[in-house]
Amino acid sequence: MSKGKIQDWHGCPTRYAAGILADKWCFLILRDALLHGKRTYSEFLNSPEGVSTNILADRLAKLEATGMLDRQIDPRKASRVCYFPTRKARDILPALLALMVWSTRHDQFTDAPESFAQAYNDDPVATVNWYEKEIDRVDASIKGSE
Amino acid sequence: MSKGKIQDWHGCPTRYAAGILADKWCFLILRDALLHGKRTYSEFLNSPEGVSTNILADRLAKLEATGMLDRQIDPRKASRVCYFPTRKARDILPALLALMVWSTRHDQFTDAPESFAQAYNDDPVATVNWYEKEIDRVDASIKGSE
DNA sequence: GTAACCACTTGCATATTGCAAGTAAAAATT
DNA sequence: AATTTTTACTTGCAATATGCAAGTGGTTAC
Repeated sequence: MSKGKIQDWHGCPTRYAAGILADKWCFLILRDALLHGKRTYSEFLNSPEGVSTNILADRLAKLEATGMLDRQIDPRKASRVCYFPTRKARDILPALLALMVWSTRHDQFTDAPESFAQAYNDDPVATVNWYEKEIDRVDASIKGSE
Repeated sequence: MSKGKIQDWHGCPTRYAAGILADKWCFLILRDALLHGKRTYSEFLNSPEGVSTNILADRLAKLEATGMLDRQIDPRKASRVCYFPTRKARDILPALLALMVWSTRHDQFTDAPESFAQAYNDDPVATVNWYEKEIDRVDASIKGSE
């Protein structure tokens, strides 16, 4: 179980988003789940930012409690756990991609190619759909072999 | 001066955004500056979330250091300080509004009217421009009377 | 049957936060 | 001119959260 209380800031839309997303580790876990196809505890743990094990467990529990991740035993291997991004989590893709466009503009050392921002600005819906399909593919490849 | 180190996570665009935005108080200060026309220390302090004075001072310093806010003595009253949102801060408006749309969809107790999400989805550029003009008006009304 | 894998939990030192009180400069009031 | 008020902070300290290292308990591979 999670140590700290879950931020439950309803009402104001910015505050509600802040309650769920304005945490460094939650933010990066969602990046890994939505953009990099990560699903298991050890995949999240191996991200280059180096989260520690207790914090990762805490944040996964929080993201599950706020309805962003769906925790399930891996059907292929019962000692493994998968955290699938929910519809609610997928729905932040437009905002997440918009933030990434912002970063490519304002971080002079950004890794993102110029083409990324251009593609998103040209057709944001198509870009979101591309990521959604990637998520579908990853999830199907896990759940399919039930 | 700020106690903690400034997060300086360049490279990955999500991580860069997280380094600046993934903090509850920074997030809410930017909301107040970009959406509610707040500029002074005491205006930010009086937000309903109730930030404490030392944290507010720390976050204002961080947002200044990361180029999000421009600290200036109020030309109308030298005992007062104004924090103006920079171009870099204004540029997160599309992402911020997209997050708010997400909140109106997923927070069942949201304060935002249905029309907000609809207006943003119909014409995001026009919505961003509307907020930009509001910011211009506030800043001009302070700087104009120099 | 044993070793390795995987998802955590626990204990403890350190860092951050929140609260209350205090300070210092400028502005308004008397 | 002296005093009070406004404004933007700073300081000290208790409570909370984080980060690290080590440990635990099922599952799976060999």
